[in-house]
Amino acid sequence: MFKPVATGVSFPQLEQEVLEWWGAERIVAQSLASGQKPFVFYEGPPTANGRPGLHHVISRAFKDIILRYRAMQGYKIIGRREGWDTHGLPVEIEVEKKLGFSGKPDIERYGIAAFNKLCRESVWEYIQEWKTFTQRIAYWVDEDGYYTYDNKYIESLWWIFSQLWQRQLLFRDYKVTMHCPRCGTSLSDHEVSLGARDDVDDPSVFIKFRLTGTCFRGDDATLAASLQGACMLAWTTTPWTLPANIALAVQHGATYAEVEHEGERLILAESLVERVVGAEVTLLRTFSGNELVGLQYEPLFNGVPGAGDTPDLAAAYRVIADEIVTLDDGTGVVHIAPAYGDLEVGRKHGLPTVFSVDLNGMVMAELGAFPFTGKFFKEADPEITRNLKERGLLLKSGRVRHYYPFCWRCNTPLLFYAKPSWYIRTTAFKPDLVANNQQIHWVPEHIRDGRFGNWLANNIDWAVSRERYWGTPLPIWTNADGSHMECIGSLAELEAKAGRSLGDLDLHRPYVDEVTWEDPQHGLMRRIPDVADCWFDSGAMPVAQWHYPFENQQLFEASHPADYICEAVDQTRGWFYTLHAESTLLFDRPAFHNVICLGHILDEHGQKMSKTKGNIVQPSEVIDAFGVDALRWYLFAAAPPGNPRRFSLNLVNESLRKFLLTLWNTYGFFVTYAQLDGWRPDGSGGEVGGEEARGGDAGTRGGGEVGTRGGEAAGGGDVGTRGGGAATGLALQPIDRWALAALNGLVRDVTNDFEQYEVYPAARRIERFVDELSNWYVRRNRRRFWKSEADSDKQAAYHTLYTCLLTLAKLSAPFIPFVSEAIYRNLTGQASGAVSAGVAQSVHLAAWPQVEAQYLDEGLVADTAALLAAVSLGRAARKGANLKVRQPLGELWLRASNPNALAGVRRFEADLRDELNVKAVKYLEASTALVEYRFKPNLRLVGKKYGKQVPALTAALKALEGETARSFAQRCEAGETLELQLADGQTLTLLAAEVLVESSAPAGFAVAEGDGMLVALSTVVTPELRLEGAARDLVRSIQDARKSAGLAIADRIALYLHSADEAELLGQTVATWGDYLRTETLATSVTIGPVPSDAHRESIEFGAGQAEVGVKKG
RNA sequence: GGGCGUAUAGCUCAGCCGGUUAGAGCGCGAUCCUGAUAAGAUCGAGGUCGGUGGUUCGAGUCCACCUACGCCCA
Repeated sequence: MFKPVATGVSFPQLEQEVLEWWGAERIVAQSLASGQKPFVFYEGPPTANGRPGLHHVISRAFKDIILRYRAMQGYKIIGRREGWDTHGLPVEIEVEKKLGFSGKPDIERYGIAAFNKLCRESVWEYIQEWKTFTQRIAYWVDEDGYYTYDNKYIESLWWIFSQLWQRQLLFRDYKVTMHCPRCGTSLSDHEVSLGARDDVDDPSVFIKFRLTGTCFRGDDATLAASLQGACMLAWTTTPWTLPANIALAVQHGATYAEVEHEGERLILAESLVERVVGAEVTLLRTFSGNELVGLQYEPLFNGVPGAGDTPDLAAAYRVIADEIVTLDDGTGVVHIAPAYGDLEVGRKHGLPTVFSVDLNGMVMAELGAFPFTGKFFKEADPEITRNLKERGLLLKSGRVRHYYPFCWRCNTPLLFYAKPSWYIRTTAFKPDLVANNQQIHWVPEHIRDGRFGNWLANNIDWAVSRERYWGTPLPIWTNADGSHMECIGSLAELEAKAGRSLGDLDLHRPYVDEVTWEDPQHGLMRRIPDVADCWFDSGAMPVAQWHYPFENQQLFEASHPADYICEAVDQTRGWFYTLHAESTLLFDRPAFHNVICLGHILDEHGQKMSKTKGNIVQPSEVIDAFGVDALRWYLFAAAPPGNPRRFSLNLVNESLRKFLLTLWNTYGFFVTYAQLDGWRPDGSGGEVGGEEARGGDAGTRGGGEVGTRGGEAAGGGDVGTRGGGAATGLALQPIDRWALAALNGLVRDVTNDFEQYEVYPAARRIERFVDELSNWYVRRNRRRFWKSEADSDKQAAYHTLYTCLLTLAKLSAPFIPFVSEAIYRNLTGQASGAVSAGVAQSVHLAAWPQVEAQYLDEGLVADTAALLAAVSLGRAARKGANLKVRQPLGELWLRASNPNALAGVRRFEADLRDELNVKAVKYLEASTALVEYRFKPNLRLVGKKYGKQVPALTAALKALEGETARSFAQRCEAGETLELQLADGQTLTLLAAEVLVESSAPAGFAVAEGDGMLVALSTVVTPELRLEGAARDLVRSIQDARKSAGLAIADRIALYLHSADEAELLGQTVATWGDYLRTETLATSVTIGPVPSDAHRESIEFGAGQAEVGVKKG
C-alpha cells in the first residue's frame, strides 16, 4: 500500500521528481482548467528585462498560495496567467547602454525603428531564465500570458485614452522635469541622483524688486500706496531664472520689516535683516507676511510666452504667501519662476508661466537684445547680474557652495524645465478614489488609510506622457499649429481617418507616426510624438489583457474587479494606484477587493539587497540547498508579510529543520509501521505484523508497574470509548479524540485565516499542530503502533494518525506544494501504484478539507493543554532537584488556581503519572496543611470595578496570613463571596473570581510553578523506587548496547550483567525486575557475572558506580 | 521637508480590549529522553520592551515629542 519513506530525504531532489511527475501527468494544466465558481486574479506584470530575484519568489509565493487555496475550494481561477511589462525607460536605457549611446540625439540618429526593434528583443533576454524559474518555484500560471507591447494591448489603451478624451479628462499643461540641455532629454529621478553634487560653486545674489504702489485685485491699496518705490529683497543662486520671474513669495505668519538702508527702503524678513543687510539700518515698520500679499512690483525683464501659450500677465509680478518659504537662509522673500522649478507654486496661485532659456540651455533671442542673449544659461549668470547692478537693482552678490544636479552622462548642469505634457485629471475624481479605496481589504490593514489613503487624499493630476520611443504611443493627432486635436480610440477609427487599411501596422513608433491625414478645415494631422507612461500600461491590464472592448466582453465583465492581487509595498504609488485610478475613472469601482501588500526583503544586516551593494542572494542558491518548499515555508511562517524582513540562508535552514523535517519524520514513522502491518486506510490489514518481525509483546503487558509508557496509559483514561468512535466504529482513545479535535480546530482556523488573507497565522497554527502531533501524540502512542496485536485500539491509532497526516497534506498543499504532494500521493496509495476511484490524482486537485464538527471538542483540547502544562512543570521540578525521569518517585502535588485547568489535569491524571513517572498525584487544597497561601487581586476584573482602591485592596490581600488566609482560601475555592477589610477600615465584598490564590511550595518537595499552576514532587527515593529506577536504567543501557552491537530489532539476546561496585544493587534489581528486563530487551537469558569475550560489551554508569553490559545474539 | 511603517534577548520574530513573573525559535552552556526523527524535553546565562514626558490604581501596549532605520513622495 505505502512506499517506504527515506528518512534521509533530500528535498531538492524530491522536488525534482515531483516536478517531473507534474509534467508527465499534466497536473498544472488540469489545475488551471478545474473549478466552477469564478475567482479573479490579476498578475502584476514583472519586467522580463532583468533576472528573477528573491523578491520575485516572495510575491509569487504569496500569489500562488491564495490561488492554490481557492483552486482546492473548487474555484475556477480567472487571470491565472503570466503577464509581462515590456515598455518603458528601463528597457530603453538597457539598450542605450549596449549601444554606447548617451542620449536621445544618438537614438534619433540610429533610427527609432531599429532602436525599438532592439528594445523589443531586449525584453526577452532573460525569458528562458524566467520560464525555468517560474516552473521551479511551482508558480502555477498559464504561459499564454499578456504582453503590454501587443498591438491588441495597445489598442485597448487607445480605447481608454479616447474614453478619457471624450470626457475631457485628458489635458495639456506644463510639467517640470530635470532636463539636460546637451542630451536634449529629461532625466528620471534615478538618473538625477546619479549626477547630483553637494559642493557646487554658484553665484549668490540679492535682488531688489521695486514696488509699484498698486496691488493685485485691489487688496490693501493703502498699504500698497505707502510702499510705492520700496523694494522687496529676494535672494537666488540662479540669476539665469530671473528673466522668467513671475512672483515673489513670503511666509504667511512671519514678520517682515521695512528698513532704510543707504537711502532705500527694503522689505525682508525681520529676523534676517542683520545677516543680509547689516546693522547699519533704520527699522521703519513691520508687517506680517499676509499683509504683503497682493503687492505688485516692476518686472525685471519681459519673459517669453511658451509656444502656443497666451499667459495672463495681469496675474503676474505680485507677492504671494506660500509654505515653501523658509527663514533659514536668503531673505524670507523667494523669487518664483514657474518655468524653471516653481510650477506647482505657480499653479496653486494662478500664476502664468514665461520662459527665458530654451531647451538647448540658451538665453532666448525673444527676450530682447542683451549681452547675455544667446548665451548658455550658466554663462549668462554674471551678465544678468551685471545688468541688474547697472540698473541699481542689485544689493550685493557673492558665491555659495550648495547642492546642484548634473547630467550623469555628460556632466552638463541640468535645468528644471516646464515642458508641455499630457495629464489625466484624476483630481476631479478624488472623492471617488477615496470612497472606492474604502471597499478594499488591505493586508496589512494600515495601508488603506495610511500610505495609500494619504496618497489618494493628496492626489495630483497624473502626468501620463513621456517624450520617449519604446512605449504605447498616445493616440492624439494634431494639426501644425496645435489648434485642432483628435484622439483616436481604435485601429478601425484610424483606418477611417487615414482612408486606407492599416493591416498589420505595428502600432509603435515610428510606424504609427507615419499615419497622417489631411483635415479639410485644419490641415495635415500628425500624431504628437509622446508615448504613455508605462505605468499606464500596467494599470490598464484588467482591460487590455483581454483586448476589451474589442473582444472578450463577457470575460472582462466577469473578471473586474479582481478578488485578489499581491505586490510589494512600493506599488502603492505604482501599480496599486494606476489600477485603482484607471478603474475608478473608467468604471467607478475599485479594481481589486483584496490585496496583500508585501514588505521588502533585506539582507542579513538589514540593508536593501541591490546590485551595487553586491548583497543579492540568488534564489537558486537557496533552492539548490534547501528546496523551494523550505524557502516558501520560511516566507510564510517566519514573519508577517507586510514587514520588511532580514534574510539569510540560515533562517531557511531553520524552517526546514523545525517544520518540514518534523512533518516528514512523523509521516515517515507512520508509513514505516503501516507498511509492516500491511495497514490500509479502509481498516484492513494490521494482523500480519506479528511477533515474528517485532519486538514482541513487551509493550502490552498491561497492568505492569513498569513498561506502561504509551499504550497502557492512553488506554487507561477515564473516558470509556471502546466502540464509541463515532461513525467509524473505532475504539478511539481520549488522546485520539484529542488529536482529531485539534486537527478539526486547525482546519477551521486555517480556513478562516485564508478567508482573511492572513497567511502568517495560518502557517503558525500548522507548525504548532505538527509539533504537538510529533512530540505528544506520536511519542505517547508509540507502543500502540509497536504492539503485535491487531486490535481495535491499534486500528484507532492508525486511523487517527493517518487522518491527521492526510489532512495536513491538504492543508499544507498551498504552502508547500512539493512535500505535500509527495505525502499525499503515498498516503493515498498512488505512489505505489494503487488507484482508487474518487481520489484526486494530485493533492492540488483534491478538495480543501472540511471541518467535521462531531470531532470538535474545545473542552478536550483545553484539558490536554492543562495536562501539557502540568507535565512541563513536572519536568522543570525534576530538573531543579536533579531527579531524572527514569527514577520513579512517590507522589506529586499539584494545584491550579483555574478550576478548569484543575479539572483538565484530573481528567488525565493517569497520563500525568505516567509521563512524570510518579506513583500518585495529589491535589493541594485549602484544607491541606502543607502550604501557606498568598492572594492577589484578579486585576482584569477588579481594576475597572475598584479603580483607585486597587492598591489598598492588593495590600489587604497580601496582609492575609496563617489561619485567616487558610479559611479565606477555602471560601475562595468554594466559590463563596469574601469580606475583606482595607487598611482604612472599609470592608469590601469580593467575588471568588476576583481573587487569585497562590500557594507556597511545600517543604521538602521539588517545586515548579507558572501560569497559575504549581507542581511539587516528593523527592524521597525509597529502596523500592531505587530498584525500579535501576531497572529502567539497565533497560535503557541494554537497548543502547543492542543498537551499537548492530542487532536487528527482533533479535533475541543472551544478556550478561556485571558490577563490582554495585553488586548488591545489581543482584536485587535482577531478582525483582528480571522479567521486565527480559521482555523489554528480548533477552532469553540473564546472567550475572563477567561478560564473555564473544559478547558485545559496554561499560555503563550504574548506581553510584560502574557496571558492564554484554549482549550476544542468541 | 512631508506621509507611512519599524524599533522587544547575541540573531529572527510573537505579544489580543492596558492587568499580575514580557514569550517562542535559533545560537551558546549544562542535564535528560529516545529502536521514527537531521529531532525532542528541562534548566541556565542573556531584556533600562529605542529615548523623554504624559494619561491611568496600573503602560511593551494609549497619547505627545525626540532619535535611528526602511519605503514612498517633494
